[in-house]
Order: sequence, then C-alpha cells, then structure tokens
Amino acid sequence: MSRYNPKELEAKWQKKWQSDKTFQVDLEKAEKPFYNLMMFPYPSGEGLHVGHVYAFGGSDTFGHFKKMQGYDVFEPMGFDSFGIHSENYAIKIGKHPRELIEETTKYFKEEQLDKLGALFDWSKSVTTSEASYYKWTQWLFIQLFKAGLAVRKKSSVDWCPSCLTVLADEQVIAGKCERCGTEVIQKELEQWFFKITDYAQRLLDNLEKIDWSETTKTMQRNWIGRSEGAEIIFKLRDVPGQEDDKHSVTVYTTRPDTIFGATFLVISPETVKSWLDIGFLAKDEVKKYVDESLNKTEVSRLAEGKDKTGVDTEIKAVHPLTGELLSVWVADYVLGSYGTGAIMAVPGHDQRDYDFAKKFGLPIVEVISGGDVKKEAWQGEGKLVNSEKFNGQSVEEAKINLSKYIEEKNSGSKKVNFHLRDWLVSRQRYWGPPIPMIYCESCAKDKKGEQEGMSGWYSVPEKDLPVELPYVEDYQPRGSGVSPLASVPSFLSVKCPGCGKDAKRETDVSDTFLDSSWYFLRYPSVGDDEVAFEPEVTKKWLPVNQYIGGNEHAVLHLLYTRFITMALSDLKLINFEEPFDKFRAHGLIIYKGAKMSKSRGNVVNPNEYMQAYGADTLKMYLLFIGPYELGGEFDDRAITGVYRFLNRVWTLVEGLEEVKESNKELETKLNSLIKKVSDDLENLRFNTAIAALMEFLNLVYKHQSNLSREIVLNYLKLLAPFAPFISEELWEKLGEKGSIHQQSWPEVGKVVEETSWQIVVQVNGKFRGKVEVAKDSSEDQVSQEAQKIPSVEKDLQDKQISNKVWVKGKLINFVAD
RNA sequence: GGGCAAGUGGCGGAACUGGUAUACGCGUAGGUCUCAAAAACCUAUGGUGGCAACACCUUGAGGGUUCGACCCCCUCCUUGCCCACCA
Repeated sequence: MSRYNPKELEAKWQKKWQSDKTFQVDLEKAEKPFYNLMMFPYPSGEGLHVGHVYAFGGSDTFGHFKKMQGYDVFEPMGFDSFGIHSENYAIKIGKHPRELIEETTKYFKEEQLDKLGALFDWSKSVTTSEASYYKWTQWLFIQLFKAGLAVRKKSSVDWCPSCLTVLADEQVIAGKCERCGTEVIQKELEQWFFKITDYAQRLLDNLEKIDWSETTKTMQRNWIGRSEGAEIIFKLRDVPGQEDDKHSVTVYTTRPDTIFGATFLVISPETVKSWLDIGFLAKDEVKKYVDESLNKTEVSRLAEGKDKTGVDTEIKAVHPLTGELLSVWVADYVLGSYGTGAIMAVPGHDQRDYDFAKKFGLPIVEVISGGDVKKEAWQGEGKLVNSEKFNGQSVEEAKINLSKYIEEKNSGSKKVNFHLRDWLVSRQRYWGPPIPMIYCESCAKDKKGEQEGMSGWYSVPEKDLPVELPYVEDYQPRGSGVSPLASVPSFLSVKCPGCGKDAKRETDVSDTFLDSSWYFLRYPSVGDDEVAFEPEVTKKWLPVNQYIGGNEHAVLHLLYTRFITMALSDLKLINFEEPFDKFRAHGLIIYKGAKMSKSRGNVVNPNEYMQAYGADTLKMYLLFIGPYELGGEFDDRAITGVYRFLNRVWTLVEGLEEVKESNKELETKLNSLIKKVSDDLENLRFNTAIAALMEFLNLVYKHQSNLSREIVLNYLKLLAPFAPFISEELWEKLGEKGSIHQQSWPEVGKVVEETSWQIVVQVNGKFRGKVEVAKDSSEDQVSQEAQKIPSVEKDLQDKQISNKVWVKGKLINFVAD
C-alpha cells in the first residue's frame, strides 16, 4: 500500500505525457476536429493566479471530456504579451519589456501552465510580441487599410494623461482609463481608426445566430446601442454675421412624437466650436463657455450631474411645423459625439431638458398627457395634446405619423443611430506592433496616395513585413502625442512606396486589442511563414467550437474579434463571419469577499496549493465551489474536502479486491452517474458533476465487498477529465494498458431508460408520498400502488375516504366522498 | 437613471420541463482507533416545542395563479456586475 502523493505522481505524468505526445493532435489528419479555446493570458510579473486556473481548468476539463468522446481536440495556449500592461510593469521594475516577457512567459509556461495537466498543444503557440506573429498583425492592418476600413481621422479623442496615449472608446470606463483609472481628457488629434461602425447593424443582427452567454450578448447589444428616431432640420435666423436662411441645424431625436413640445434647441460645445470656425460670430460669453467645456475632463462634466450649465447663443431657430422662433442654446449636457451633436429640447417630456428649462426660465409645454409637467417631465405613455391634428394619437402612432409628416415637409427623415464608435487603434507607446504605414509629404502635396481621401499615405509593401519594433533603451512614453519610436531616426526614415522620395514611417503602434483580435485564427497555422492563416487548415478547424473566458471582455476583445472576423470574411480571406460558435463566460473567483487584485493584496497564488495538494485537487476544488458561470469565494479550508475525496478514491482503488459478481444496485447507480456526469460536463456544470462523483464514492464505500473491476474502471474514466493525474496513475496501477485519456467515454446503458413514473399521492389535498409505477400502468394499477403507502392505507380505513382516484399528469389524488 | 444576474442552514452551494427543500462539500458535536494528538473511519447536524412517537414553521418581504411554487405572475427590499447627461 502506498500513499497518494500528488506532487510526485503529477511530475511523473507531466513528463511522460510530454514525451509520449499523448495530447498532441495532427491538425491535418484529424477526423473529428474540435477547437477548444480559452482566452490567452497576458504574462504579468505576478504569474498566473487562481482565477486563471479556474478559467483554464474548466475549459480544459471540457476538452478532456470531448477527447474521450472521440474528438480530436485542439487546445492551444499562448501569450498576449504586447501592450501597455506589460510595458508599464517593465517601466516600473526597470527592465526592458523584451527581456521581461521572455522571463515571464517562461515562468508561466514551465512553472505553472505545464503543471495543470491540460491538453495544451505547445507546438502551436503564439506570443503576440514576437515578429513571427506581429508580422501578420501588421499584414491584417494593411488588409483593412486597402479595404477602406482603416482610416485616419481628426477628431476629439480620449487621452490618458498617465499612460500618455489615446484610448479607444471601449477602454474608457466612466471617464477613466481602463488600465490605470486616471481621468481621461479630450484632445483634438488625427489618429488611425477602424470603421467598426460600418458593421454595427450586422454585429447586432448576428447575435441572434450565435450560441453565447446571454449576459455577454446583452452587454454587446447595449454597447452597440441601436436607437431608432428621426433627424429634424431647423432653419436658423439671426445668426450674427451671416445672412438669414442660409444656415440650418439638424437635431436627432428618438421622440419625433413630441416635436410640438420642442421649445428651444441645445447644441453641443463641439458643434458650436465648428460653427465659430466657419465664421459665425458670437458674444464672448458663448466663446468662453465653449472653450471651458471643451477643456473639462469627462469626469468633471459628469460630476456636475444634473446641475445644468449653458449659454444662450441668441441665434433663433424656426420650428419646422409651427413656424415659431425658438432660442438656440449651447450646453455641455449635449454630447458632440452622439447623433448630430444637437437636440431639440422637449422639457415637458425629457428630464434633462426639463432641468435645463427650469434653470434658465425657458417655456415648458405638455404634448403627451398622463403626467404633471408643472412638477416634472412626463416620459411615460399617453395621448398627444397641443399637437394640432395629431392630438389624441398614442405615442406609438404619433412616432410613425409625425416622422412621416416631417419627411413630407422636407424637414427631416427617419434615422437609426448607434452608440458604437469607430475603434481608435493608434497608441503613442513603444510596446506594440508598429503601424505599418508610410507618410510621404511630397505625395501629400500632389494629392496622391494609396487610398482615396488619404493623400500621402501608403501601406508598407507586404514583402517588407514585418516592420520590426526596434530594440531601444529609451522606450518611455513621451506625452508629446507621438510614440518613442519618433525619436529613432533609423526607424523613421524610409522611401515612399509611391514616388520613391524620402518619407517617414508612422511611429505609433497599434492597440493590444488588435493583437488579440485574431490570434485564434493564427493558432492552427503557426509555423507557416507564407500566409497568416493557411486556407485548408483554417477551413477544417474554424470557427472555434467553444470559447471560454471572462466577461470583462464582452465589449472589448469579444466585439473586436467579431468585427475583424466579419471584415476578413467580406474580404474573402476566410469563409465564416463569426469567430466562435459557442462562447461561455466563466464567473469570478473572489477572495475574502472581494475581487482579487494586487492593490487589495488578496491575490491567491495557485503555486502553494499545487505544492500542498496537487493540481488535480486545486482545479477540482475551484470547479466545485459553485456554478462555473457565477464563480465564487475561494475558501482555503474547503479545499480539504476535495483532497479527502481524492484520497478516498486512491485508498479504494489501491485496496481493490476482485469480485466476480457485482452489486446490481451499484451498476444501476453507475449508469445514472454516467448520464449525470456526461450531461453536466456538456453544459459546464462541473460543480454538480463533482458532487455526483462524491456521492457515488460514498455509496461505494458501503458496498466495498462486492465492487467489480468494471465499475472502478468506468468510475476512473468519469473522474479523468477533472483529475487527469490521479486517474492516470490509478489506471496504470490497475494494470490497464495505455493512457486513460485515450480511452473512450463510458456509454450510458439501457437500464436508466425511463420506464417508470413518479407519482405524487395526496389525500384531500395533503401530501402522502410518492410511488414509482410503470409508464404504461392503468389508473387502477396506480391506485393499487398508492394504497400501499401506509398512511394512505390508514386514511382509507380511518377516514373512510373512497379509493376513487383521479390521475392528472403525474398526480394521484384521493378524495373524500 | 438604464440594463443584466442573483437572494435557500453557521458557510460555499443542490433541487429534472412546477411534484412536496437543504444533495455534495466545509464547519461543528459525539464516537472508533491511539499512551496521547493528528490523520482516517462511523454517526448526528435548518429552526422552534417535546423524554418521545410527533407537531408546527422555513427558500429576501408581501400578495397572486395552482391540488401542489425555491421555480410562474405582480409589488417592494437587498447585493453584485455592466453602462451611464446617448436625446
């Protein structure tokens, strides 16, 4: 008899599986491909934490299960090693990111990932900061540029004063930088954008077709933020320094039904700025207000909350239906970046407009009945009033009829708007793939360029890829609006691909999210230096069958991957629009009541637990905590429960004595266990599957004397996906040939086919018990069975109730006469 | 303010398409083994009353539908996550 020694046996099998290539798949020859993907980590200095073990453990357990079901499971792993995260850490500890990444990836792989017993195929791994990978990231950029989907635009963008770079809309959370929490400020800059907004409707529509966590889909829907409404044109009067009737302003509204309640217009500071730029005159007060609000951070604009500010521009606007003259105000509660940057204010039916009107003494008109507009804006349902011939219509009717009417009067049209903004991909940082573009001043003067409307700009010829990121010592961000690469002359100067004269490279690098937006496409083609993704193997393995990761990426990574995939599909480079057939978000593992984070100092390091209990126990414990999609609280005491369980399995199998006749009850139970574990695994319900395995073991301990080898072998197979090491060791100890992970998953026998029904028995509405009856039993037979319940028998004698029954569905009910 | 998810023992959590709660695990108590302890194994463990058989109560709160509700409907409260002056 030996003791269960996880440390020793896990090291043994890790080595053996590696040398035997037990888990490797031949991508070309595979017959039943299953692409099992999990989100790759960025290699931080702290190493893998328990949350990773949870995420990867669940996904990999599923992978093992699929493998035993006969699929050729491809389960790659890699590193998202470019990006501000890694760079900031490198700066902090004073080590060059390139050297740092080499160390951290090695540590991640050898000290942590390798020890999990996962199916990872390291022969197909990617590290996004390696030239062999980012060559193709750059290639991807060029494809988008050539398709007109990568453009340079000057606009007001979010700038993080701490990270010293611009950020994408998705990377700004409530006015703060997603990474460092610093308040972002607005800067007017020319930057590279990907036109994800062109795909807004498709990104929304396709959500119906994919099997993703509902929570994730909802978040994407909200982010895309489709709204239906109308654009309405208001002619302007009394514009200082301009002739009458020459100018107009277009507003966006989702409530065209309230147009008769529009009592003034509000224009965003950004829009008014553009008016001033084209020669509108305005009093100093207006100019001052515009300047001030454009310099405010998003946060301080928000912090002022409902206390509205604004200035009357003294311009007048003509109401398109009544002809009335309305005053035009500038106020920062209207955003320049949404809709048309201007609104018609309907204070009677919009709380923000109401607050504004109250503050500045502007008129409030009720046009929808149902509320009390003297007290507050009424935003509910009702009938139209004060709306001429539309009076009496419902909001729903009026929306349709008024949009139509406005359109007939040439004063506007229906319009769909999206919250989604174009993806800003430039970063003024060092640690990323250089954007593979060249700017030629000479061509710019001649209005020449590779793409229309982008004179001076050329993509780097594909044969010159990759544009290597030069190794420089001084990689600190500058804050000057350009990346550190701008001060590397050898990098900067290049010949123009258009005219051959001296030109300059783009010095910004691209967003990390571009690196990760396509890595899953690369995995199967790793090693191929001719193409980004080899057509045959891509066709065979993609789209990904199942993807698992954290929901914090619902509107970042997961939206970008969908956009990139859709764009590549349109370019005929791949033949599918959606990257992941199935996506499931796992929950968060919390510790001491809070999300694990360095700043809170409550990060659980998996290494010590792996040392003490082994990877099998740690992983299985994490999966046992609760439903996979909910996560849960890590409790260092509770982990012993799983450890005890594995020890009990060990003891049982070690001491197994052959018996010829096996216990019938156990056989039946095993069958339902197989069904239970299979169903649960299929649906990622690891916690209940593990509970069922424990329950069975408890039962086995009571029937130990007549436990058959057959049952034990099957049981080990069911355990194998959860605890790959111990099950392999015991498989070997029992003298079985080959790896347990290459065995086929146990089949559910016929015994558990449902042949009986459970029927609930009540007497005069009171519960008396349940009976099992054959499915084809007659009413009388059911009644006979039910009467065998002692209390029913008693009732029949004592209370003299009749034995008449009625059977309704699964209910049998005895009633008094 | 909007959206999403969730509220079940001392704790993490089970409960099939509504079928008569608290699976599994932790913790706790008692026992076996031991000189002793740990480990392991066995037993008990929602609450209240009772020596007891047993009775009554219990899935955030309150209503409703149903023979029957943790599950469905309505109102409210709490927590977590996401978004947020998006017209």
